[in-house]
Amino acid sequence: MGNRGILRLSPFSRTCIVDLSCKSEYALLALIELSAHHASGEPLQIRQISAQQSIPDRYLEQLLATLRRAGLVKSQRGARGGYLLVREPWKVSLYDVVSCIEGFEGQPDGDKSPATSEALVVQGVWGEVRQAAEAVLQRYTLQDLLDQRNAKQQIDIMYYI
Amino acid sequence: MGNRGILRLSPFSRTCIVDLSCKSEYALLALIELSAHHASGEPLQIRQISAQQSIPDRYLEQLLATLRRAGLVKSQRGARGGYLLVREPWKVSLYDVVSCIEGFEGQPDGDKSPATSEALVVQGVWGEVRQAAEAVLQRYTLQDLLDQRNAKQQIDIMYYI
DNA sequence: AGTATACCCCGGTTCCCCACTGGGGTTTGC
DNA sequence: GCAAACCCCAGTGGGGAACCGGGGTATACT
Repeated sequence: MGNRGILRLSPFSRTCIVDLSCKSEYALLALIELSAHHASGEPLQIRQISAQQSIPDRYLEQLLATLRRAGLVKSQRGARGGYLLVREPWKVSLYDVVSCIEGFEGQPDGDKSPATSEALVVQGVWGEVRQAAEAVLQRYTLQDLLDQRNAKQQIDIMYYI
Repeated sequence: MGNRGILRLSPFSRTCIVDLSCKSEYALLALIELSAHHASGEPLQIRQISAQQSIPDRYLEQLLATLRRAGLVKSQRGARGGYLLVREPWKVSLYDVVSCIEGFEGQPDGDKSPATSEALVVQGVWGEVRQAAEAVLQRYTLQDLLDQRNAKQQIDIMYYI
């Protein structure tokens, strides 16, 4: 999350091994907002999301453009425009979102000298690490996050009473 | 892995979500070499490891210093010096190695404005992602990598015949 | 005692990418 | 015609990754 002389939103965003980038976090936050708004059928605007989630609006614009190009959201230009989810929240896995935002690196370089057998072993294990991480992301959808968000807010309301 | 106009050692080193950094890969490769050498009780030198695994020796020196300070390896200075594992290979998990190399980020910032409930939900899920990845790393030791390396070399020998 | 070896420490470089920010064009609704 | 709101492109500053270099110190050997 943002490290540039501003308060971090997440104390966990930079820990060992598996980092949650600002991009991914902002994208998930934005999509939770879009999920909450999905039933209304009305577009949600960048400035609404950025205000609600403390995300820089111009940066969010870039992230939403990426999501739009990947078909996860669609946009409505012009006055009263904004963004909407393309699919229902329960049909969008976190893996869909994060892999879209983080992107894929290029294919193996054909002219590369062969790796040592140790390097192949390390890569094999790292493949398992990646698969384990991706399995968790594939298990959850935006709906799950929305449900957890709603449950948490319910508890907050009860504590407030 | 090294990206600077040189051939990458690993085509998988920069894929989405869970990246294997050069640091971690080099450290694991070096420790596999130290594991293979462990039974001899003799130190292994930086230039031997760097030659075998195509790792820049000055960079490897830094990584080994980190490992030494963390107590995973010990060094012998002077002529015929080098590095040795402190513990047996089957007692060193990959998690030990990678968390040492990648390090921990600082503690939560006390004066941070509280995160939104959505942010807390996202962080919760990412915690599960991290735990899943770390569980895989905790499951394997250097001995496992060495065994896989040996098995692979055995197959390569058979194919060569 | 001298010398070579090999680790130890500190500092530096280059490049890339992250996390933004800005300007202006185009579409849409009123 | 105008304001709202998305669209596209470019740019910036800082930090860190992936290195490299110089010189000090401990150790083994002759």
